[in-house]
Amino acid sequence: MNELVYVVDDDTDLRESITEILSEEGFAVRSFAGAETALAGFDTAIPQIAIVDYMMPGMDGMTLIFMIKKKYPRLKVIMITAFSTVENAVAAMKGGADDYLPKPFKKNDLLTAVRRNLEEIRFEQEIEGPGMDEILACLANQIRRQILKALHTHGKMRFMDITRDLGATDHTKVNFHLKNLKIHKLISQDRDKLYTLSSQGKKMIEYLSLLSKKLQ
Amino acid sequence: MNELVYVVDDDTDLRESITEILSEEGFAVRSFAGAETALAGFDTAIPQIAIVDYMMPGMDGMTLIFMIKKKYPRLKVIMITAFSTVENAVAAMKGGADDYLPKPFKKNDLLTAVRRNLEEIRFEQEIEGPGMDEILACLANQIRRQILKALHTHGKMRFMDITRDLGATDHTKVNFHLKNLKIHKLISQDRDKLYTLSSQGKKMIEYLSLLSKKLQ
DNA sequence: TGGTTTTGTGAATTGTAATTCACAATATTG
DNA sequence: CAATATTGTGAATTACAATTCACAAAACCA
Repeated sequence: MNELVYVVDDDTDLRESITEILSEEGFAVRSFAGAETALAGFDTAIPQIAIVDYMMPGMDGMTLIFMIKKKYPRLKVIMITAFSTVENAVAAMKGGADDYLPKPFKKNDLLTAVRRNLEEIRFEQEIEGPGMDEILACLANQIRRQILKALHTHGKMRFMDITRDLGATDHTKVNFHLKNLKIHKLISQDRDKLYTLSSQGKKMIEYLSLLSKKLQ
Repeated sequence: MNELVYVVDDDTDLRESITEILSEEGFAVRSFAGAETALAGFDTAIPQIAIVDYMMPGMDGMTLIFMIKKKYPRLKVIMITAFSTVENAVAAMKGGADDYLPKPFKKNDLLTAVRRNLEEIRFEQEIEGPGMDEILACLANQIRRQILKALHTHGKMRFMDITRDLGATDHTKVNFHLKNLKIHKLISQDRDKLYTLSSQGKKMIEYLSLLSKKLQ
């Protein structure tokens, strides 16, 4: 369950040193002496982060990055290189590297870079996550928020109680939104047909309040 | 600008005592000896909270509540009564009271009740507020969230940089969403046409991250 | 039991958001 | 300067959300 990091460098000593540093910190590490074997590795396990040397015999680092990123765009690549110049760094970043570390680097520089990129991955997953769309779309509707609020204040409620509480004229309209909320698991219905907020729904209503406070 | 509280009770001493307690705490207070005069008061100023005695000569407290709530459903009513029983309390709440305070009550009981109901009002306004719809609808879209994220990580960005960052094939599509974000003031554009997160946008992105963590 | 309220479904319609397309003004660059 | 990339606009289309309508099973009640 640990984060998996690939290390791709033809320098065996450096490779082992990096592996040791990362392993110590609890990362799972697989190291490869060349781009080709690294690519082959993707068939068995896909890492969150790849640390790739710029210059390698055979396929070079930039080409490897290109191939990795094409298939796994969310994966973060840290490029390491002995011949570090501004232009080179810029080129690497343009070519798909997410970070850039000139050799030699300190243990801490490496760890910082790895952690920063892992954090970045988490962040991206969070705000891009597939569930987000639906949940937010579900909430982007006043009636549904009103339903949540009513359930929040009154606890368990029956269908028609909710309908009346909202002052809705058409019960099927309310039903539509109730169904929607149910699908997204923000509310639930027990055997007696009583509606209640789910734990997610409770959280949502807290955060809605938080949100509007933030937006003042 | 202070919160306005109505006190409706035929007992002059109690009325004055309540008025004093609330005034000390910074609330604006208007007191009425009867339901009829209280209703007349609504023509000049509408309170956030009404403290209503159960038993009064002329129109009784429950009837007053009914009439107030019919016209101002968001207004909170605290019922106070000397003849307090469970049934009575339940009936009062069913009849539209939002809170119920047996006489005699301590200064603190009163203040707590008032504050709790004010908090409730704020909460309701927050999650029903008109701006909420738009903001949430704006956020209920992956592309727009991706744009926010990109701006968050890269700071100022040009139009085509954003487009490429998202891997979008159609730049007009991105433009559409940029415009949308601009309208809702989550991003802004400076003289050099560079896009940046607005302060609201920054808050939003923090909030989104927070939200998704909580929804795990 | 028979009428009424509650709770619900599914199809048709309306309304709104999102996408695509055709086009263009404004930088930027060689 | 000419060519190209950038940054846009507005209309047409498409996709999807929301509402309304007609209908009905189940529960409730007198």
